[in-house]
Amino acid sequence: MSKKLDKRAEVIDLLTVHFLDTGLSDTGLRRLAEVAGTSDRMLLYYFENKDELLAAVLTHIAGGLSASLTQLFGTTPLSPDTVLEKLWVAAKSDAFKSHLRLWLDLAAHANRGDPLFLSIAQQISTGWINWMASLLDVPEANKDATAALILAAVDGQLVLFPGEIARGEYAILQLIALFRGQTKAQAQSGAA
Amino acid sequence: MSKKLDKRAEVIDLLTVHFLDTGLSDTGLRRLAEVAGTSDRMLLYYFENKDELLAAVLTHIAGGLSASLTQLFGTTPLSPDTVLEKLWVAAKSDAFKSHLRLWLDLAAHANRGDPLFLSIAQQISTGWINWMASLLDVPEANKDATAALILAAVDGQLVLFPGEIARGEYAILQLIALFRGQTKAQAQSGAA
DNA sequence: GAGTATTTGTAGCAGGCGCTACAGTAATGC
DNA sequence: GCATTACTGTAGCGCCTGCTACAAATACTC
Repeated sequence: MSKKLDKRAEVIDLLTVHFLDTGLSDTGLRRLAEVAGTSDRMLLYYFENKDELLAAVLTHIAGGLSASLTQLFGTTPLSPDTVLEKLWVAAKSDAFKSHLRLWLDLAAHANRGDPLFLSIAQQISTGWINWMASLLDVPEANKDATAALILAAVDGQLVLFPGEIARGEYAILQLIALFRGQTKAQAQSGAA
Repeated sequence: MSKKLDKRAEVIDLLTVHFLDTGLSDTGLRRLAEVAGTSDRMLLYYFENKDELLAAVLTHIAGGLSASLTQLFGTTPLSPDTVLEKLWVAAKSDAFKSHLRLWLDLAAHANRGDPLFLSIAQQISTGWINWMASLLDVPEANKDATAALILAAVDGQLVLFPGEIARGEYAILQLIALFRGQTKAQAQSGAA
């Protein structure tokens, strides 16, 4: 029984790489088996069916992502413009870009109604918003909204500039400027 | 020869509805034929192959969208907060939501590298940015960036809240507030 | 009305899909 | 050593995919 679970975990690791590389297309059982160095027959031995396999790999990826995000940003509160600036630098990196592309795939599937992907996508989204909200140094009432705005702005670039997210840079800079302008205005009204 | 073209146009119209309803899944030739009231054999008579069919329908949809956008917004320049407010109201409507969901589908396919969808998605994106940039009453240097920011913010809600875009409302309101704050600050510095 | 060009139906190919039945091997407990 | 359990290969099911060969029907030209 333990060999099965070990193999299962190993397969999940191997498929994690593959999913980040190629997204949610190219997920035929025979293809996944090839990538994982096994057979389709075995995949359906380790996992109950294809859906369970997908769910396992995707939640594993989500876990890894939130871990690396926490590592990257720490836990001390930051201003919105700083968070966005840092997030944008990350978003342009290859490792992160893979996650974003996969997330977009997921959102697209979820949006077309697939219940499996819907629940996973929602789970990841709320996790991400909560994480960012807790990181933001803004009034409690604005935390969720600011977090959602920052995340949406970055994700939106992916939709707007398929395959070359970096081209959305000017929009991100614009939002950073808006955040800074707001901070300044608040400081002035506070000083008055 | 003319009957063929007529039929082709009719098929495009029928499939437009279907694509807006169901996105880019459910696009098997036999299924599309059923929706269009014909046979798969005939679809491949009207269109060279499936790719050409998809391209034809998608560009037709894109054309219709930009027409209805122009109708909705007119051509007189508007401030960013007004544009975003109006766009958001539209985005929540059913008709528009269908377009957004389809666009998300398209972006996801494009992001995974499919050349067909990539070129169509890019074409639609730049068209949309250009249209909005020309509509914005902001300094020339900021037009594209502001347009991209507004569009990304709305699209981002679709990614962030799959299936229930309206839940991103607070983030949109936040951005509207930022735009208004900026306008006020500019007015003040202009008055000084 | 004969002859040509356009339009359509029938049937099927080669390949992929998720999944399973069955049989065999290998390891484990007693 | 024997029995039970865990593991894995082979083969194939039924269904779907985009697409095509072939032939029949229909429309159009002269």
